[in-house]
Amino acid sequence: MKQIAESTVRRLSLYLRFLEDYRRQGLETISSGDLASLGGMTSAQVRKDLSFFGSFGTRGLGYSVNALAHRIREILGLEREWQVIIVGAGKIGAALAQYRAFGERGFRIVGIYDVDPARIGVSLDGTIVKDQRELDADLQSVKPDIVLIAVPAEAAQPLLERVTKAGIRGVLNFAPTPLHAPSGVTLRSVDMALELELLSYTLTSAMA
Amino acid sequence: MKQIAESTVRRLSLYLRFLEDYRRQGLETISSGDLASLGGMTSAQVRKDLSFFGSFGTRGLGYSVNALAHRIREILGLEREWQVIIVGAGKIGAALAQYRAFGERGFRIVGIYDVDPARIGVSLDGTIVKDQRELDADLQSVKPDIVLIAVPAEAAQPLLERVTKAGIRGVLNFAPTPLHAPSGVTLRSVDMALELELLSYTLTSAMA
DNA sequence: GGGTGCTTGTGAATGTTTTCACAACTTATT
DNA sequence: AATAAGTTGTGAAAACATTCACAAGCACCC
Ligand SMILES: NC(=O)c1ccc[n+]([C@@H]2O[C@H](COP(=O)([O-])OP(=O)(O)OC[C@H]3O[C@@H](n4cnc5c(N)ncnc54)[C@H](O)[C@@H]3O)[C@@H](O)[C@H]2O)c1
Ligand SMILES: NC(=O)c1ccc[n+]([C@@H]2O[C@H](COP(=O)([O-])OP(=O)(O)OC[C@H]3O[C@@H](n4cnc5c(N)ncnc54)[C@H](O)[C@@H]3O)[C@@H](O)[C@H]2O)c1
Repeated sequence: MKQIAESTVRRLSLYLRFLEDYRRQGLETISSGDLASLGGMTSAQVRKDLSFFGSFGTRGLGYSVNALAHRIREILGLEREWQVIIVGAGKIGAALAQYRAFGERGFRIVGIYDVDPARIGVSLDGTIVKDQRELDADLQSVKPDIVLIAVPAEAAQPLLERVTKAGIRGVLNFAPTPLHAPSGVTLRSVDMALELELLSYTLTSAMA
Repeated sequence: MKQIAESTVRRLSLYLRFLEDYRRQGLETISSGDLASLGGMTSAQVRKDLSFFGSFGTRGLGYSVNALAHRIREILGLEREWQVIIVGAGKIGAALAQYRAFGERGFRIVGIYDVDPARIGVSLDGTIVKDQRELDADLQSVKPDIVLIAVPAEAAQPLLERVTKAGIRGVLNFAPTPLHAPSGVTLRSVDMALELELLSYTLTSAMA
């Protein structure tokens, strides 16, 4: 299939949330216009996004909330459970370990690791922080799908290499440094300092 | 001036980091090719990005590390200090309050607020969590530039309205819900659950 | 069963971003 | 002073993403 734009997939995730809201309210159908106004985009955008994957709607009526939600979950790979480990049990690692939204979406935290003896053994929402020396063995036995990198910037690239060598194919990085992943590995980064800089840019040029 | 693409500004932030690394290493010039290989983009991309703002390089030689860094800081609005407050002193709010990278870039955390009596009074890296009832008065007196929203999703939109009414023009939201800001307000969102879903999508389609 | 009103799905048009490719210029060398 | 080697800055081309606009299809009503 033709390559789908990241922006499209990002919107798909949003549509799914809106669909779940609609379901919670007991509504059975939704139109592209409804989805659009919830997300601040146009209805043509919504229909075009969905059209890349097939035609799920009924002309004159809209989309079945349940059917569309199910189809989007399928597209995003959310029908299964993903096993996730976190490396770095510091401030952000601990927050992530206790973040409920992950579990609700099928991302199950199955381990968290640190080097600092003071952090090892601590319980975060039921998960005990393990020594990072156990990481390699656990990568072999548990075979997690995704690693969250929550270590200091200078430790991030070596860690990335370590986990990809062990067969990890999905990584979400929180260290504020661009990482280089081998091909076949999907790497995404969340960089909060950079987001603030973007805000700074917009505020600055809006003034001028 | 013509509207600059967000992707360009995002890369500018990265270039600035690379320049600071170069400076730390004592290097005085850098070429578009050097910047490109550090960031995993092409040298044409680097030059095009910079060309939107002027011509800063020397043909045959490259860019002066100091001069370019200074110019990018100017463009991004990082020559000044930004006053930042955090609302929500929970797990993510606390992590953000203690995040060093913000201060290093001139984003000064000048207040953090919560509703929960158990959180109020707690010290986070020297900043005491205040009662959110003090928020409106502080918005008037302190006049912060940027608000970080770190409250539960259902409290986010009301909070956004509250702070924008008080004159806040820049907001970085961590709640996993699309917010609607009045015009003139710059709103950005960091949505970690959504990032994981994007990873899920890529891993899923890579398999198929 | 035909008419009415509404909404989808999608080519075509438009707008945006990236890549290409090379003239123009700088420095170093002979 | 002329040549060589290297790098920028930038129009033009290509690739990509969004918006437009409307025929096609369905539900509902009379
Ligand atoms: N605090 C935040 O809000 C925040 C936000 C965004 C990004 N980040 C980034 O996340 C990373 C962690 O930040 P933090 O604020 O949690 O810092 P932190 O110092 O609280 O946590 C880092 C943890 O990583 C551990 N660690 C170091 N090297 C390790 C290794 N090789 N293996 C396993 N564990 C290791 C340390 O022992 C420490 O517990 C940094 O890269 C930071 O820039 C932090
Ligand atoms: N934990 C994470 O790693 C994480 C990651 C990304 C996003 N988020 C999002 O950030 C938000 C907070 O998450 P958290 O995990 O820190 O939850 P949390 O429950 O630990 O913290 C939320 C805090 O907000 C406070 N609060 C609630 N309403 C408020 C109001 N009106 N004014 C001021 N304070 C108020 C609560 O008392 C609580 O202390 C949520 O929207 C969550 O989805 C969390």
